[in-house]
Amino acid sequence: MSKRKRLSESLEDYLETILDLEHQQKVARVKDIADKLGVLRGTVSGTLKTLAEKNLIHYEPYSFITLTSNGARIAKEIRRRHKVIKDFLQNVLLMDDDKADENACRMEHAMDKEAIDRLVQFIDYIQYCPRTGQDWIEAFVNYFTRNEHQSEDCRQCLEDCVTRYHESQSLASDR
Amino acid sequence: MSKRKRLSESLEDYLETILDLEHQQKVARVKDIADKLGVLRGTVSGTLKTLAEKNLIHYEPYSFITLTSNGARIAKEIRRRHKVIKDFLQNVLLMDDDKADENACRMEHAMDKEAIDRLVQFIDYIQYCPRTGQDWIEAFVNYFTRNEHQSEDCRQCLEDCVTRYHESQSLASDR
DNA sequence: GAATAAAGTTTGGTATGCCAAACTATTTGC
DNA sequence: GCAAATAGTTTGGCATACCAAACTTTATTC
Repeated sequence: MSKRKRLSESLEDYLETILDLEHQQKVARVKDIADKLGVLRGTVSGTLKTLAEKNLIHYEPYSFITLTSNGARIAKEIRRRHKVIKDFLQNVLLMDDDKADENACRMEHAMDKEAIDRLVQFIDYIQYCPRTGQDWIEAFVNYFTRNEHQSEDCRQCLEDCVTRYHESQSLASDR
Repeated sequence: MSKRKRLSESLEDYLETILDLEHQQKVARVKDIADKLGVLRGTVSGTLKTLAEKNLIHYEPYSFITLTSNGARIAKEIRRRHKVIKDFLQNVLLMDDDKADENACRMEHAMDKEAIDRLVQFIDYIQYCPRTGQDWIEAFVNYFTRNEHQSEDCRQCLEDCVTRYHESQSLASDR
């Protein structure tokens, strides 16, 4: 059905931006796309023709711009990648919001579906596994802010982890 | 000192390839670079001039090619990124060697130093923290190959983890 | 040490993706 | 409703990064 050929990073960015604008304000305009992507309006006009030729957007000169179903499918996949990567960088690696977003913007074009799917599962695993969970992630900050590490803290941390697990198990069996 | 401007992905790939060839066979030749990068020799000749202008390689027509100290510094940083990312994809996310390498080849140009540094620390943290470690990573495979999950397994897994921790602590205090 | 092969270079061409600026269409504000 | 402002388009040009093919230099082999 849809063309196999991988899109360039640039075209992927255009699709992602158009999807954003559709949701934000119902319709994507050349000026808004240009502003979001930091390029001139003339550049956008040219690129929109390319996207229309590839049947990724509906576009007539001076008309509003909307994604085709195929364009929307791709745009949503890129957006999903962006979200997954940013979530990992921000909430697991504990990077700043801005830095996480900048890196995600580039990484979203570099990681394939398999890598993203595996990353999703890994983030789930951290949350789900009784040995890790949110408090384990939060303790990561201790690891890279301090140089030395207290083994007494580790003993306590592990004990708390076990306690919480037993509590959650008895809660589950109460129902 | 060295130019601030970020290199293109292509130029980064050339530097990385030249570093590889220097180690593999002492000297990088146009043909070898072309073969490794999958481009024609003519393309390589042109790009080498660009790299020489940027003082990243030593290059005279028909001569052998070597990295300058600045070129080597950059090439090693790219190689480091590649290794870190591949290690994460292969040994934490448990992807195939080939798939991990393909993704790492692209991601190495997308992640900045801060993201890589944080990823290194995170991988260390997994290995170092008594709640995780190698067996925890290995158990991840159970998470994405099965659909359902046995909570009895989790109880046992957590117990084993605690036992191992106490063993390692008493070993440490024996010394 | 010439003929041949292999490696390296050069030139002209293509595609992408951008800018600058002239131009056209549409929207707005009076 | 018309002038001015805004939005959109078109054209020509630039930089990157590649290929194809003619060409030159270096290496190999007899």
